[in-house]
Amino acid sequence: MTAEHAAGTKQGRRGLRRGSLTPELIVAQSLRLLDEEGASGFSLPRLGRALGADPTAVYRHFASKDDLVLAIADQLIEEAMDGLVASGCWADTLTDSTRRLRRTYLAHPAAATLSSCRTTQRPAEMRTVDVLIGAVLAAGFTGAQAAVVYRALGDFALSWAGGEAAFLALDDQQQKNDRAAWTRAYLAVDRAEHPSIWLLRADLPDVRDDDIFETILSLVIAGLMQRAPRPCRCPRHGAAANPAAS
Amino acid sequence: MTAEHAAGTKQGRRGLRRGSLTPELIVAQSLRLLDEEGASGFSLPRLGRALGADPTAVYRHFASKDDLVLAIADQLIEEAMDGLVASGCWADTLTDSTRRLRRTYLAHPAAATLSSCRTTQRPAEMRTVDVLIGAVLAAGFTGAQAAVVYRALGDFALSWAGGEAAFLALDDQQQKNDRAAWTRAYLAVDRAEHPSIWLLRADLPDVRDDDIFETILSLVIAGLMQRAPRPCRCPRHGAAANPAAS
DNA sequence: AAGGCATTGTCAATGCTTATGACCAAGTCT
DNA sequence: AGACTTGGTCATAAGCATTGACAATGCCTT
Repeated sequence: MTAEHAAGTKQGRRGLRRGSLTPELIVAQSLRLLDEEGASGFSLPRLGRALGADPTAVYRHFASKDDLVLAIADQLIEEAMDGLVASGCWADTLTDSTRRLRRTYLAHPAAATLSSCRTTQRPAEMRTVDVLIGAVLAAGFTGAQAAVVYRALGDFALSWAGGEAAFLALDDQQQKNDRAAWTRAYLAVDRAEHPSIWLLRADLPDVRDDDIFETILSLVIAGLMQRAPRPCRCPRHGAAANPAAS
Repeated sequence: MTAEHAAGTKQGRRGLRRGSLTPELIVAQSLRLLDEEGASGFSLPRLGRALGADPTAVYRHFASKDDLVLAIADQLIEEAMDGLVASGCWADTLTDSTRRLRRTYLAHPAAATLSSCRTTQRPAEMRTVDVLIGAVLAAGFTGAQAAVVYRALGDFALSWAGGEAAFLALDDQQQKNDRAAWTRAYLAVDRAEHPSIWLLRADLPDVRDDDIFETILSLVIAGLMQRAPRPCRCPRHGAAANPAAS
């Protein structure tokens, strides 16, 4: 009834059975560990122990910690972009995929921080890239200009989501400190020295992360809409000039 | 310049003289170490040795490694925004400060990676925030909306520059791999499976980082210009509708 | 000028990390 | 059946962040 009977039958003498550990299991447990303990609690010994195995067991399946991180990165993209398809409106496609990436990254901040600047070059990533480029082409960009615009949009999504995730992956203490800055430090600012901050001192603490994201996203899409050779004609964007923020 | 002769004269017996280490010196040497060895080569023991001191000497001036990181972050902002003043055109002010931050972060990628998501709440940061908010107010935004727009622009600059820096801070090997993806993997893509990538396969490898940045920056500014209650009237932006890319 | 004392550099040690090589049991292939 | 491979464990190395004890140094008071 103790530890070993769960794994199997009699071989209680030494740890795990033979086929107990698989790459998929290890990646899944890594995500769980990262979500619960944060990046600082994610070490290979702890991961091994969390799997009920030896602290060094993971090295049998991944050559190094970095190797494991790449597998985790791929898993995140898979999770974010599962079922993504191009919409009829290219602006919706771009908006949707950016929101998807952000949602997944915010759900796994520590894991996202480890992987946001890595390129995995695996199926999930390729599929996403193809959809994004498709949207850029649908907007009427071509050739070298289309390539630059795609990179700009893709890197924007990655760096923004990565940045937000990096903040959420900080210690609770550091996070509290930083958030408090918007109230404590800026609220008490000197009017003569920082007049502009002073004007907004009451508004700054109430800004919500979701609103910040939707604002920058809409700015990017609006800029794109304006420069696109073939603007979107769908109901929502067709005539719209200025629905302002939110 | 490291060891004992710089410090002075005879006391060779035991390490350094009394006033040898100052926070400024330590931060400067940290930057040098980060630039030359990368983030993985930046440890407090190494830093102490690089200063010609005991591996634990730094703890006399900074409570923890995190404390030191915050000081480094502040130094970077200082360096980036030194001499920044609001221009007559708010769009120029926003463009200029974003470019400044990026330039400094790219010059110190490893240091930037450590500090891009931290808030230091120190003079240099406050001054920058005040200038940025000033530009947003000049654009005609007010109250809560101005606060959101400022946060969107500020976080955009930080996360973008941080993202580019994070990539440059990777091992040379990992960096080569990732860059090669744009040629090797995408050039050989299957036409039927990823038709959009296939169309741009020849253009993707030639995209330059500077162009990507200027593209996303101009998209953001263009979107802002369109939504701003008080668009910029300066010569460059006044009538301009669509100067296209670059 | 002599004494007190906080500062700051050094030393020794703890408990954590990534990672390697030796060992050994359990399946697998011939 | 016997040899080989695979995968889990053990022992161990080297490096890191951090702490506490110790000692020299230079300032500040008297």
